[in-house]
Amino acid sequence: MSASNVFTGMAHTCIHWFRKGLRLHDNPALVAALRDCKELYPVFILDPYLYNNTLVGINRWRFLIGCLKDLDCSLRKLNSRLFVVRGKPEEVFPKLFQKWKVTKLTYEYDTEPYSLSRDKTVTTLAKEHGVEVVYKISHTIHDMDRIIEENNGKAPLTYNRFRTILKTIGNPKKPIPAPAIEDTKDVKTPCSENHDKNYGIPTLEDLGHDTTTLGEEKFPGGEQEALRRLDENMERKDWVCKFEKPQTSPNSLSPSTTVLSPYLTFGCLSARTFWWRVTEVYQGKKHSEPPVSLHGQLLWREFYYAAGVGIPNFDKMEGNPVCTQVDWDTNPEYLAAWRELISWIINVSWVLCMSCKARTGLPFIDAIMTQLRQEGWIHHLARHAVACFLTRGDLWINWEEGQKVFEYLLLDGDWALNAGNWQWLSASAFFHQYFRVYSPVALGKKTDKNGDYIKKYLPLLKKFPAQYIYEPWKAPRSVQQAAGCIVGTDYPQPIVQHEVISKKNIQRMKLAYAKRSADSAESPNESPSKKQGVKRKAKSVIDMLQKKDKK
DNA sequence: TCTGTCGTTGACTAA
DNA sequence: TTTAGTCAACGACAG
Repeated sequence: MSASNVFTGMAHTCIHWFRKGLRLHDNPALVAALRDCKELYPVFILDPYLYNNTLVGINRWRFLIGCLKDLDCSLRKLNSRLFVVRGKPEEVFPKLFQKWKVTKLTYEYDTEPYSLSRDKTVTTLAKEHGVEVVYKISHTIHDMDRIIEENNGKAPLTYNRFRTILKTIGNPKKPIPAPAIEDTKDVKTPCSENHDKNYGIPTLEDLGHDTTTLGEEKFPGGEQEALRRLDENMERKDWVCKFEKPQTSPNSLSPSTTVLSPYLTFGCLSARTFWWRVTEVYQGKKHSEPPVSLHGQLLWREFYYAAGVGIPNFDKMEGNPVCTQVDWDTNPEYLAAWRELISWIINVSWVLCMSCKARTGLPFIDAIMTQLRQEGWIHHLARHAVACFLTRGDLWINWEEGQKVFEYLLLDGDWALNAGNWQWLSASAFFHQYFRVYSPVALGKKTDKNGDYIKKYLPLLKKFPAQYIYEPWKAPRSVQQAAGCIVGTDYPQPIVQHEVISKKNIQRMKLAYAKRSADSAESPNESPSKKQGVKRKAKSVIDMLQKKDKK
């Protein structure tokens, strides 16, 4: 290791590879990079596998660019710069290793399947080039591999089980401070005059985006903004102590939660820093507890990360052992209506279409999808509403389709959380009470009787009286005329009758579950302890249903 | 092996 | 306005 360098007076030429973890605070891999370092190259790679216009929507691009600009700004204060490189990491690194005579590579550990295989390839390449590799865990609060090990090699499938495992692991580590200028006084970052041309941060236009229709930037990316938002939220001590997620509103006009999630996703904010700041606020005070508290929210993130590590094909239905196999419909029209609504363009003027793209004919759902598209963030319960609606509740479309849309549009689109929550909401895994269905009408009314949220995001409905705002098709013709919006012409009829279709879908879920039990009886669990014992006659689906009916 | 309890956030109705 | 019961009945976990 670096011992030889110490004795010979040699110091490292090091690349710190930023991927997530776009911050200086609580960044142990960056600190490791600065140890025995004479030259530091902070690098971000625009990997086309992760960052392309099919996967990443314009708002998420804008957020990323904000993060990179902020990072470059912070690095300048340490007399360094960020190097943005385009290309596949396995092609980029060998060139950089040679060009800069690199001896050490540091990065933050990333547990996503693509990241693991990418990092394995890059590590092999590094070794071939005589480059030492150092990585540190700091994207999650805990070590996911350790959690799975403590749970006998499997991901915990319930939150309680997950918390039990955490008790054996103990408190999270304390975050470490950002490197200061003293830490980099012997470190140089060689920059040419052409730095911005060769390694600059791209603009949205560079990436081929039309920015003329871009909305206000409500949540600018970057570590400084993340820390500012954290401070701002932690100042509300009473609110922090009383925070209970289910009590927050999905349809308030300004967010009822912290909106720190995008900053956690990109690693502008360290989850450990967040955790310990909340702990400080709790000190000596009565406070809410997981799963509903702010700590609880951070633990949900860890829960899904562990699931993403321990469960194969976690982002798919097929080949995913915890996911109930459901005979979802293929219905491009329904999907388009939920997502953005191509089929309604014919009937509606372009101006109206531009201002309100989603068109299921259910204002609460359409308003949420409009907010998602415009702002890149929606409240967790709003996600529940539209996710349940797309899948088991109403449209009976595979959750993987929703997963793709969320990944594209959400600033906090996070692989493990996205996959896990879609399975939860579709009652495919983790949550199994499929007969509990959200009403696209009733849910929103609980916290917004007047429908102000709907009026904000679907202005063409703004003149409807509160009585009909959630169900405009029920309004008498005269009311529709007075509101200047005729249902079926200006705004669509609901694409489904929720009361009818949701009951039908519950029965379809019941069948999927029965088939699941029958299948697991046919091919019992893989675990050796369960393989032993008397073989039982496999039950058919029909047997299962008959048994259930008799009850 | 079986059984009881529990599960971040349902909707609806009646009191 | 808030709370409890009903609807129908799931899987994971712990004992």
